[in-house]
Amino acid sequence: MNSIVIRTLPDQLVDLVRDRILAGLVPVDRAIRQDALAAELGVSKIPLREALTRLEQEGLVRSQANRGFFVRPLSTEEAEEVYALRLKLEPDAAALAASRAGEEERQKASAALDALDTMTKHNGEGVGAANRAFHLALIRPAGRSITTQLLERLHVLSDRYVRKHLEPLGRDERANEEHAELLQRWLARDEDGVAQSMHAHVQNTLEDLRRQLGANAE
Amino acid sequence: MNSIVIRTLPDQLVDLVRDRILAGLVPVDRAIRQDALAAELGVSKIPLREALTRLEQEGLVRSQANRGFFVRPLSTEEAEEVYALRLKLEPDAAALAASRAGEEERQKASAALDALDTMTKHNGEGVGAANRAFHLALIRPAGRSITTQLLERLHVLSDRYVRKHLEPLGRDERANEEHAELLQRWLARDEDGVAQSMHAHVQNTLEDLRRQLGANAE
DNA sequence: ATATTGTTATTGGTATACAATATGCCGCAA
DNA sequence: TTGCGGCATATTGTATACCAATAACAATAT
Repeated sequence: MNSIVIRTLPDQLVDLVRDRILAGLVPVDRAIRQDALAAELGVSKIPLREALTRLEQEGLVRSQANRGFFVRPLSTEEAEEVYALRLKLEPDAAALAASRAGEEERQKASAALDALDTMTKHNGEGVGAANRAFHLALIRPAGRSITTQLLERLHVLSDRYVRKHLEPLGRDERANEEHAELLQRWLARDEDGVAQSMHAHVQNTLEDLRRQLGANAE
Repeated sequence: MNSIVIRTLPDQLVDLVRDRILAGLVPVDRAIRQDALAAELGVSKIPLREALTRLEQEGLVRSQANRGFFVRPLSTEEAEEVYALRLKLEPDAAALAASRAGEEERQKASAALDALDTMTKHNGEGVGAANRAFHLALIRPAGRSITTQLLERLHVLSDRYVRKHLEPLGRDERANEEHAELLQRWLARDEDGVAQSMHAHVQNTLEDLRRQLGANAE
């Protein structure tokens, strides 16, 4: 039903450039060369600038006047803040969504976990995106647009840390189990259980991350 | 120290257009005419579109492909969501900021309340902005940039509801007292007290709002 | 009255140009 | 050699002109 969405050029560019940044393909210390990137992508620099502006709002890049857009560096403080916010918001949002989800949304959530599982098995490129899609499918049915948009951004920011520090370690069996339990309780509309599982899941990921950040520290 | 900030054109336009929207000067059902507004403000439409894109991220306008940018309508659901998010985030953020604030930041917070008080007495145009500035002064010293940015947006959204439904009622003595108590505890670095006062303050405002929304309802 | 067609207005996007600023290089002096 | 000032260049930010696609609207026909 939502298949006839009109995607404007900046819309597509946001996704494209975001993926590149998340994949670590854009150097962090150098400014993004607008003309060059626009030419490479076959667009002019105006829609590209619009896309970069949106990515700035998402917290992935930072603009300095007359110097351009820079990919924001990763930092332990940012990681801590992102996860602190998720811990505060995501459990309740998912619990509310569980109680409100309609049949179609429940099927979408199940499908999202399936997609994530196969992605994980084949260890493809889109694990991060699939993970985000799964989490969002658990949140969106709450019908809280601001909260959903915010958590979407927080997941994008989280993704960078997970990819950099956790994914290289290989398949994470515990996360899979947590996802399965999460979905099961969500489908059972067990609100307290969902909130609890979600909190534990985010907390566990954060602790994994802390271990790696600690290990990789100077 | 931060006096040499370069404000690019979109930066200024964001503030300008935001103020107009908050003041209710932009009709909600009609698309914002870009060429006309750009001409009126003496700029071209490129920086204006960039500003509108940012306001879309702030949740003040919504863009529909090929139709343009529309001011988002107010709704009780949005108001409830905004205040629910503030209740979850603002008390802890302010408490943390109270413990971390340096001398300069403490003076800024006091000055912000003074400014708000005189604004309120003279019933000028900038009460909303002063109120936002005061709240932000209590939050920013926490040093959590994402949280700060988020609460900044939530305050902008809150402002529309307060202006529309609460300010017309005249001076709000209770809010003044709450602000004073809030600052006093904040300066005393009484973290629990700050969190408590902030929660009560936001909750009270929400309840005032609910009463008005209920009264104004169909 | 409703549907259809044609006209107009507006947006989304491109190309191009230009001023302001930043960057990097070169030569010069200590 | 090292550090500094100044010039040349590159890049961003913005304006202008223009075009295609779409939406809104008016006029017409059924």
